[in-house]
Amino acid sequence: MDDSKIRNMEQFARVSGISRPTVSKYFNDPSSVRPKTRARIEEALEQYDYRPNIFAVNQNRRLTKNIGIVVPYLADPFFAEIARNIEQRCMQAGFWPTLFSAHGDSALEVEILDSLRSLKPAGVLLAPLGRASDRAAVEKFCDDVPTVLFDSNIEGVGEAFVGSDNTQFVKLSVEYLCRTGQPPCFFEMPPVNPNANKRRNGYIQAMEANGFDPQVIRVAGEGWGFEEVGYRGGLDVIDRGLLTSDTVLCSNDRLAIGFLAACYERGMRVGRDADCALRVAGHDDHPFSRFGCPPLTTIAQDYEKISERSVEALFHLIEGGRSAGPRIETLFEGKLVMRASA
Amino acid sequence: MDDSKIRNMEQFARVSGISRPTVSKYFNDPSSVRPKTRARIEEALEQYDYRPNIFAVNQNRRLTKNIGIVVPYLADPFFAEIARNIEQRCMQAGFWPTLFSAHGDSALEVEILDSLRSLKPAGVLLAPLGRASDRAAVEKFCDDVPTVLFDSNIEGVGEAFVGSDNTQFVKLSVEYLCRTGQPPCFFEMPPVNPNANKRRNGYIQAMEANGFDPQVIRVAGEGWGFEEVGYRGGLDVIDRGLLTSDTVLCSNDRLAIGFLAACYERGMRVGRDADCALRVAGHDDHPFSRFGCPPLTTIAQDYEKISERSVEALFHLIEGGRSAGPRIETLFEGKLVMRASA
DNA sequence: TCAACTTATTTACGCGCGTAAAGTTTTTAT
DNA sequence: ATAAAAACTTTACGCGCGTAAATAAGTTGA
Repeated sequence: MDDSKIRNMEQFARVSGISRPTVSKYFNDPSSVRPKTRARIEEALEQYDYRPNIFAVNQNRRLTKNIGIVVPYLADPFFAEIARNIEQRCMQAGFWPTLFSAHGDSALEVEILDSLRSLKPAGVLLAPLGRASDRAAVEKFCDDVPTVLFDSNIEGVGEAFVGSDNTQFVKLSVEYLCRTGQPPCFFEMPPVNPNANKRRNGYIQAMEANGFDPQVIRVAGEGWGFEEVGYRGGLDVIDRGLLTSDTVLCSNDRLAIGFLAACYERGMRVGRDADCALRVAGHDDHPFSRFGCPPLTTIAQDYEKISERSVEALFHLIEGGRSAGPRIETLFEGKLVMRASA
Repeated sequence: MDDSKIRNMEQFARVSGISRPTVSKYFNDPSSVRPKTRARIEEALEQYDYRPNIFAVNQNRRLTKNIGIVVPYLADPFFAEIARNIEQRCMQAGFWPTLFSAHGDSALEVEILDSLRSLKPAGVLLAPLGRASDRAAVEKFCDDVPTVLFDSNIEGVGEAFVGSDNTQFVKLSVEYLCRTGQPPCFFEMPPVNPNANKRRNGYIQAMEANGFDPQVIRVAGEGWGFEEVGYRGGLDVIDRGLLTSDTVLCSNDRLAIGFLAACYERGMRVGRDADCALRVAGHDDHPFSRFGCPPLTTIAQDYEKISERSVEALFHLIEGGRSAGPRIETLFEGKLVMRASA
């Protein structure tokens, strides 16, 4: 290992006995050089462990190998998980993913998109804040940079969207709950994104389709501290006797976890058993839902498929040079996960 | 806004009426040019909105303005929160933070450090995996790049360490629990890092100091799915009657949340009330601990101070050119957060 | 074996900016 | 007002690599 001497591609080309342009070609695509040549380079690579200067590379390429991943709120393990998944897929494909979180702040989201621009990314995977997003800014960004939206849709923005079929989610949960007990009321907060709206509307549809009267309970609350909102709102509706059913379907699991905490505090036992006062269900199959008290019945998002499809869509976009035709929306169905809470 | 014309600093310098070297100087430090000059540049900046090419800048600077932030497991909201905190402080100071997660995998941790090296970062804030970390690799990295360790210490590695005084944490919790009921047994899993060891040892010390017999219950389990370990281990120790006290002090909150789920499943009511079978407490004041059933009594880490001090230490290191003297370890004390669980 | 390809080499330029040196202008201090 | 100091301009080079064009060498197939 005579390393620490090689300072640039010039020197590395010399010690490997190959010309610099060919070495450069190799690093852009190892399979683009003759096997014999490739072997010589890789041999030298083991001896000297040289790596091209990433800044020089990125400066000269018209398109970098960077991929931006933007999520609205990283302290939500759902996004952490899906980001991890996406990250790994990008790395495997030889890209350089960089993760950003808007931390629930739309100004920061815009800032991130601005920074991202100067990274000249080959593409971006963006889960927008949703309602709070600066639509114009996001739209303009998507015009400049190949972008796939995921999780939360913005109509017409980005080259593709990958997410869940929220209407189906709620249909599934409503039907299950109606089949097994009292028809549920729907517990929500002011919607942060279109998903929340689709869930509420889906609830209303599904209830009517089953011949029941929909009951939407909206509690006050802002931001991304959903558990807190669910907890406070839960206490409030319980204390004021606002629950119109003994079955509560929450818009999402985080809200449900907060609601469960409220139930616990008020001594209302939750579950399917005879001695239980309430049934509670949510949507998403959040990483922590399994450890709720009781474990939360929910509709599971397909993390794997969403991340897989998002990355696929982006790669397709990158290769296809953007002319990949019309905007495609891919929605995955959820699966019922029956646990003790409902 | 005649933007979209300016393609480099040369052109921007021309339209602003200032020479390029001076403009360059401005971007490196706006206060390094005469106020009048600065005003002219900033005036042009508003009209043309030009930004220096980040790759060209980083290529030519010996030290970039990049800062790497590495955490062991981003799906843990504790790390998500502290990363957010650190990120913002770095940005405010004009640096370019990039967040990485080892996702509990030591091979990935090493990979990250390797990638980080080629980013030529001005400094790195590293929360190591702990016991699983490749000590040699981390040590070598710290030799090359100014690094501040946080959360989990590796003796002698890095220029500084910032974390919590885990011994004090446990002393606090043990004393509280002893004062208010039965002395606790200690519920832990195989330690992933030195913090876990310090907590167990701290527990033993504190119990002995109070004249009680320490009882450590270690359950099997690996990886960073602590809730799962706590849940399974909890079921196991409950079913086998291994609990030596009606008060269970968990090594950390995530473990405790899993344990609470096990208690719930076994119908053991947790809390301080007369009808409760168990008291349970944890450490960290994890973001979700407030929403446990019951809400978890715990010792709160000082997120703010840890991130503040870590960043301070790193900046001091960056400015001081590394010769900042001996390795400093800063430990912050925790505060008792009394909730319903104990 | 020899032409027709394919792949590698040589040479050269450019990317956008940091930075040094020498000369010029402006500011500060006495 | 004047000398000294500070800030700016001009000129020029280098960073490490992508990439193009012309040329040379190697490979393939009939």
